[in-house]
Amino acid sequence: MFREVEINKVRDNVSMSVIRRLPRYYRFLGELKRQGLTRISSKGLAERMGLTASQIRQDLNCFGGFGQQGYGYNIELLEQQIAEILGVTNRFGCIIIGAGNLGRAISTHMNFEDRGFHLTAVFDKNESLAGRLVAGMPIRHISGLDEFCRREKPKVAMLCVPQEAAEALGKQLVALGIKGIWNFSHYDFGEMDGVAVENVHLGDSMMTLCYRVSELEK
Amino acid sequence: MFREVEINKVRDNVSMSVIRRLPRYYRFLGELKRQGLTRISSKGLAERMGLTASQIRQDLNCFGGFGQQGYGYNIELLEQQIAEILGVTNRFGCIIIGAGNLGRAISTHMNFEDRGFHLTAVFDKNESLAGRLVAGMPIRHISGLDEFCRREKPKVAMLCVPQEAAEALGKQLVALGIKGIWNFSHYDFGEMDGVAVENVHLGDSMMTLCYRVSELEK
DNA sequence: TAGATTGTTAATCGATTAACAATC
DNA sequence: TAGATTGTTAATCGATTAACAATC
Repeated sequence: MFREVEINKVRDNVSMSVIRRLPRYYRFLGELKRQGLTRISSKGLAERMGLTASQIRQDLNCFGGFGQQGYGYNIELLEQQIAEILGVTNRFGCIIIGAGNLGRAISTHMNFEDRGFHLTAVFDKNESLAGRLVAGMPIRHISGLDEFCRREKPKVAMLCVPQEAAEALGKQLVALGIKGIWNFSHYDFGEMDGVAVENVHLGDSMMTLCYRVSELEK
Repeated sequence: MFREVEINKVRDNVSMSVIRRLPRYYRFLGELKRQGLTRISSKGLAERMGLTASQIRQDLNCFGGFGQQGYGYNIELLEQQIAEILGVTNRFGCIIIGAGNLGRAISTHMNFEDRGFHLTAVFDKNESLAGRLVAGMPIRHISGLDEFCRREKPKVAMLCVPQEAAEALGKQLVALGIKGIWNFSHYDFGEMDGVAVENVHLGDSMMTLCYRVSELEK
């Protein structure tokens, strides 16, 4: 019990840089497992991932000592531990707002269940889409958002709407008790207490690529 | 002419952290312009963006002195300068590989022309999709990739394919002279000389959100 | 001119890497 | 036991912030 407290105390100060590397570790461990391997050293993992062994050991030790001196890490065990840390078995209820191309792509293309979520509804403001099936569920009109959230209490909303709609929707969703926003709109939410916002700014990523390609041309 | 050389020398060591902030500056400047403003101080911009004024001045000075003491920055001018730095007027020829949900969403949803690119073809390995229209152009079968690239010499490829297909396609594309890859697959490309890879790992982003929401629940 | 605000240097902070004793 | 490799502390490196002289 004391150990539990200790681990959580440590976890409080885990930096975003570390957290953002966790899913990548998880992916590589899954790959190693599929290759039939059972153990890996920080050195071996570092080589495959293009990191330093030091960094891997530092990162993992933010959450606990998962390795064994002289042996390394058990791949399956470490994978499970990272799954546990990430919380991928949570099945957080989530809704998608915006059933345009992007919203539909996300709804059907992403594997929600494997990544901690469970999609419960898709909303759009376009009346004429209402009822059409996406990811096996009928698109709902946005006017039903309040009622749905109060009843089903989804934890997370995925925002696939234009910039203009994002700010107001964000406010509405937070007021409805949403704890996480996966934001695909071009709008930047400021810091919000008690709400995690994860931005996917595809336009920014595209322009970064443009810059980097331009630089290569020089 | 000497100044030209100086600026480029400086630019060589611009860190990724700075580069990744440029599109965001660009976005905020566009917004300010739309609001009818003409000038902004680093302090004013910092407040709106949730950064420090210091950081903004440091960032911009990697590329040149765009401001004026006592005045601040001219919004329109600075926007133009960042557009120039990012190279958004390049219209780099680009192709999309993979016309599934995600590929189709990217093709139709992204504004290529405003962000330095010009979409010239969409490929898929699925024979039955061939000819179907996406973003106003017929989907081509992947077997025509080599011939197309040799003829049209696209600069960039956007990879919307499953993990299994990514590695081989990447090799093929680089051999065909591609200089940039916008990678939506779950595959991690290692460092490649002379090729810029920009990853959009949606699964990783989703799991990071899962972690952060889990933490809030505690 | 006086006030504002930059460009830039110096100080601080945080993240990464190196080193090594502990130990399997 | 000897070799391997961790967990962890210390050193280094890079990025952010603070400070301020220059100057519009």
